[in-house]
Amino acid sequence: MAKIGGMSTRTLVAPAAVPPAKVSFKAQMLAVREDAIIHAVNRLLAEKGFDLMTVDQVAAEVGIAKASLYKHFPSKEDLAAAAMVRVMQRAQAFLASLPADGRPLDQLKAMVRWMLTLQLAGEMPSLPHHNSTLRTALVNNKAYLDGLMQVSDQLGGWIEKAQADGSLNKQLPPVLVLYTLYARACDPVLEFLKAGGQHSDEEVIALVLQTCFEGLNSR
Amino acid sequence: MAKIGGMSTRTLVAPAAVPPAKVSFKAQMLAVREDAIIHAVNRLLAEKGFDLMTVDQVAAEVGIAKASLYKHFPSKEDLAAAAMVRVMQRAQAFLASLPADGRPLDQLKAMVRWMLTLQLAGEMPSLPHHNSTLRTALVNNKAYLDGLMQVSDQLGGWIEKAQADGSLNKQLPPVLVLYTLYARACDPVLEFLKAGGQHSDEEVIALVLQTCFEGLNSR
DNA sequence: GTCTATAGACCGATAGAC
DNA sequence: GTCTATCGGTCTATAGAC
Repeated sequence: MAKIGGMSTRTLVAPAAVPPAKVSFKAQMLAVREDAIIHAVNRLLAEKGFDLMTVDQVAAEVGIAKASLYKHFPSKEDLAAAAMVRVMQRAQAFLASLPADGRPLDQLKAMVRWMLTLQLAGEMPSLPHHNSTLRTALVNNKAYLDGLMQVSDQLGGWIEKAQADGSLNKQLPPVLVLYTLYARACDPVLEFLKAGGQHSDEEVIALVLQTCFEGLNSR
Repeated sequence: MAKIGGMSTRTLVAPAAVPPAKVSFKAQMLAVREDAIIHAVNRLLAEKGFDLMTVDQVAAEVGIAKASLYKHFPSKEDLAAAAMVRVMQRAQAFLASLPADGRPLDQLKAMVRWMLTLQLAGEMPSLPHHNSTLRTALVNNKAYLDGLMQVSDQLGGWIEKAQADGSLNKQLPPVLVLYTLYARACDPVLEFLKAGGQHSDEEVIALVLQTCFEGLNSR
């Protein structure tokens, strides 16, 4: 929330004649550091998950003192929430970058491919679905919920269009399709397949994409 | 391994004329309590996962002192491992109960259905895939590995047969199919769909089974 | 000289172990 | 029922910018 305020201030000030150079410098320092913190949290969250990630590890990875972390974020939950918000922003940016005239099914596939790529890159935060404190923190985080909602609306629209044009199975409830796509973001198959060492990242993604949309049966 | 020995012993003794009553009684007491412990661990593991499950909760659920737990299992990891071994035994028992003359694809579907049912019943232990201590405990547990291996062999055989008879996509690496089936055991789609309250358990299972084998695309 | 941010010690609670 | 380790969170003394 403070982040959003700071960003919009800088955005508004930038095009002007740069009168208050001093305040902007300090703010930039803070923003850069917050960026580094969120990046570290994102990575650790993807590597070890929320429970096994310690605040000390975050501080060590960023290279700052733990107390300095608490100048930016009031709790471990807020750290994780900030990382989730960042991921949502990246997702929204990716969706916005897709050609608007693409076939709905292709848009959905592109989104799943993006999630799989993120996961293989070790940048998909894994939220152990059992954690009350983190869950409540996320539920109370407007920025996260708004992002999730917007992404879901976008995907939901494509799902309905794809069912209408006959490329997606009309029998399936749209919400089932949505959940099934989201589930690819934490699909353990990726990790297993990668550990096997028999396939390149690109092959792994192609295989999982295929099983997701085509299923296991032969056609 | 000790557990398997114990079970087979009891199984063998039961139909006989019960000659050694005394030693069997004490052993039965221990076995019954161990059974209750494993059942509680299994349930808690499914409900909260390994990290959020505390040994005190296990003791409370069983209704015994925490110290008594450590008479049976040397550590929290061993508790979880015992529960996993039990699940593998149940899986093996289920596989053995399937008609031997079924179509390979039907056998695979039956197994997935069993895993989905177990998960919906809150009896599928969820192993947060990020946990080194639990991972090493399982890797070093022969009973677990043996069970996992035997189940995988069984499923692997059916996969190859199903690909040979044309019911499963021949293009997919068998190991991808195996992992994809295993992944249904911890599929978050089940939980989401159930939380939506729009579908009965049986419908949820049918839907997930369909997306797994038929995919999302229309045919 | 003042003021902020940092580093690192420190505290309290929790949970595993015995 | 006690002991100890770990971890989230806080406090204080210091260094450096202005």
